[in-house]
Amino acid sequence: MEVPPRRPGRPRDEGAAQAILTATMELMAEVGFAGVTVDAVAQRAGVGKATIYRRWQSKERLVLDAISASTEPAPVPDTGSVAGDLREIYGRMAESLSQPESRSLLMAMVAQATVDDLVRDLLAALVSQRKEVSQAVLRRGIAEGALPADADLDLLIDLLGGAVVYRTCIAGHPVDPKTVDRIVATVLAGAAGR
Amino acid sequence: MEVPPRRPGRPRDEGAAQAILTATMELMAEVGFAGVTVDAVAQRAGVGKATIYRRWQSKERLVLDAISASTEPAPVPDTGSVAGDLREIYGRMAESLSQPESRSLLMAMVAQATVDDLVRDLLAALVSQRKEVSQAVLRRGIAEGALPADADLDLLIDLLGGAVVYRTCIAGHPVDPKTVDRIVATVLAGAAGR
Amino acid sequence: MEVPPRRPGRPRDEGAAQAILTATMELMAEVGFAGVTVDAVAQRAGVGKATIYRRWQSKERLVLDAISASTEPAPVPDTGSVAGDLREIYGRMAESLSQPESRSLLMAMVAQATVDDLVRDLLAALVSQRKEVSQAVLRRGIAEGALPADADLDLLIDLLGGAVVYRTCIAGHPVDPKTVDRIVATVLAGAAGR
Amino acid sequence: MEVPPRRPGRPRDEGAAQAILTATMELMAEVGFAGVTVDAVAQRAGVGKATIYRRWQSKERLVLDAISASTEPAPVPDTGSVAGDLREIYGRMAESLSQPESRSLLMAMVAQATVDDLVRDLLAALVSQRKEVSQAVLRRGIAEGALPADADLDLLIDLLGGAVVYRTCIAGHPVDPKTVDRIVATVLAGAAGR
DNA sequence: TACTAAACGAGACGGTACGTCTTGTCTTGAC
DNA sequence: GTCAAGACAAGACGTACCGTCTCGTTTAGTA
Repeated sequence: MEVPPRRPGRPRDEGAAQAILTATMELMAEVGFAGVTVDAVAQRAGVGKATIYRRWQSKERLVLDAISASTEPAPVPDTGSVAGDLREIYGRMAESLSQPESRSLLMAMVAQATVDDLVRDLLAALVSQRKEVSQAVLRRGIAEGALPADADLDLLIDLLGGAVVYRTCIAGHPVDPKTVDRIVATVLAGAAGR
Repeated sequence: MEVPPRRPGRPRDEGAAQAILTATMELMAEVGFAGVTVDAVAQRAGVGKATIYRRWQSKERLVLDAISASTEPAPVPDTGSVAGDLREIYGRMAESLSQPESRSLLMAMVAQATVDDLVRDLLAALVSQRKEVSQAVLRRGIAEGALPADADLDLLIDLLGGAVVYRTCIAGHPVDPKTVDRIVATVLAGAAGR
Repeated sequence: MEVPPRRPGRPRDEGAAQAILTATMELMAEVGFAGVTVDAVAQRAGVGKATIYRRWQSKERLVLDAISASTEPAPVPDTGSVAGDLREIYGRMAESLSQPESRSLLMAMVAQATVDDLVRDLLAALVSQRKEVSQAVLRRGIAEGALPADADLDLLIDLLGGAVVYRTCIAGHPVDPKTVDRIVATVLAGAAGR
Repeated sequence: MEVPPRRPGRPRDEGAAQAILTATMELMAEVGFAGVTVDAVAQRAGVGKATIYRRWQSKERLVLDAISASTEPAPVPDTGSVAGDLREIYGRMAESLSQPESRSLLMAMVAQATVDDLVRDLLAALVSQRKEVSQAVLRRGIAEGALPADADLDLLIDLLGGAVVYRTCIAGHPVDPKTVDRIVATVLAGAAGR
């Protein structure tokens, strides 16, 4: 029998939280990650600063929360083949990272994750969704005989995601569909051939 | 006939530049990337702020310069086999990224690179050194017949580096020598099998 | 046929009003006039802020009300002589103002009175009590022939009260009984000799 | 040989201090004592907030300093008689206190003086100027035989100043020249008659 | 030996954002 | 309709940092 933990006093306005997150994302798009200001967020959301700080410890937390709140989960693909499904998943990932804003957001989060454990958890949660989808696809591949039964799924996923991230964000080259093809093909070959 | 571009006036104190870079790296280790303050750097280096800004346009540039100045080039390995050489290169990389500070630095640079082109160039330069070494190793592998002649070396390098970075920084798992083994083996198998 | 003006709803808790006034005076003594906070008063009185604002328009009004509520009227002296009675009245006044808190309160009220007419009225009410007592004493002096019939009583009272206030609060010197003596003697001489 | 204790670093801009004080007084006149804002002062003075806080500990100190800086010393009167001189001095004082702003300022200072010793000192300094002038006048009166040699000058001054302050600020009545006449006459009579 | 020009340590400057605090109002469910 | 609790909009507070600017001093090369 779940007891609703009703606290006394006026309850927090959920609309305010939503307005704050929306205003944050808008500002992020307009002036960039570093240009976001708590005062500006408050003004645009029509909210006092205290209302923001009552919910988030700092500007960073707010921004990160806004990001995760505005990230919708990726769909599970079904193209009929393991390679096709993976191309779908990581092609979408590459496309997303081709936008400077998405790239900037991901990288800022990764940077902050090295310092802030909560950010790390948030990042892990964001990533794990893709991971699970990929795992499902790869397991299907094992079931279909396209991959050996003892394939190290986590390793394959890190190779796929890593190649896209590394090429896009660190090497600084775009990842077009053709490149995704080659990445997927090479990784699947590596999984099979070992 | 090289004309020494000797300007009039007191020459810049090279010791100051060194002290500034050292102080910057020390502070970076102590308080992290975002916690570094120009005033603190100046004080620790026993230097006026103007002396810093005379040499670097901004705090970011200073920090990046300090990083690149304190990064020594990796040696070219020669273990007798392609797999062994790659294990050497990327084992070293994994080891470096296992330290939170190195991880934090790399990620902060990547984050900034999405905004600042010069940072992107610096990052590319830091990365390209490992890339060249890896290319040399892989070409040797082609020559020895361990790899097909038409192997896409850049792709293989992105797979190797990406797997290490992704697992360490994004997935948040450590990469031990055994994992490096598996990464290298899978990538080489993928290169051979396609 | 008195109709009891019983309003609907829960009646106001008179204990709350008293608790608020008490808490206000306590805080005033602890952190001074400017340091008093509505939230602190509410917390100490165990009362919601709305309960305060339902009774007083603003923090200032509350504080002033608390002051006037805690000020008991001075007794009318009767020592047998005009000078003795005046020494009694203004000796008491000097004693009160020798306490920093009383001084602070009076001065804060005076300062606020220049801005807020209601404060001015309250202050006037507080002062007028002493004024009336003094007038009675001085009139008795006229009746006894100790003072000329055309003495300007208001002027004499302002001289007496002013000397005490000025010396205590502005000049910053204490006013001991001996000084009160001299003040009273000089003013009475002035009244007689003119 | 006085050695100027020149500190290293850029010296403080005296013009800035002056601009800050001027802006403070202007704002005080426009929006009143409580309405003065540090940001507004900074903006009007064309100055950063840090420049203000480098010189004054708090808003209160700034305001008080601005007041004392904008208070010019009163001239020494010479009308030929003690009574005339005193009428001059305290008529001027009454005139000043007839302005609500001056009254408010003085009272605010007095209120703060009960808490802050530095304000007390400042207030004492402001008051002592008039005191010295009054003393000179009264001593001249003794020399001329208009006052007894053993007159308590400090007491007389407190009576004079006190009457003006009390009537103006506490009783809340204006003090016109005629009233000043009566105050002076009564005090002088008191001094003579005792 | 002077003079000139630039770099130096120190620190003040204008500006801007931060996170905290307070005020007076509003909104819950309980009484 | 009041109560305690506490969220709300507004906005001032005092701090921190950035990148620039002045000081008076120091260090070189030039006259």
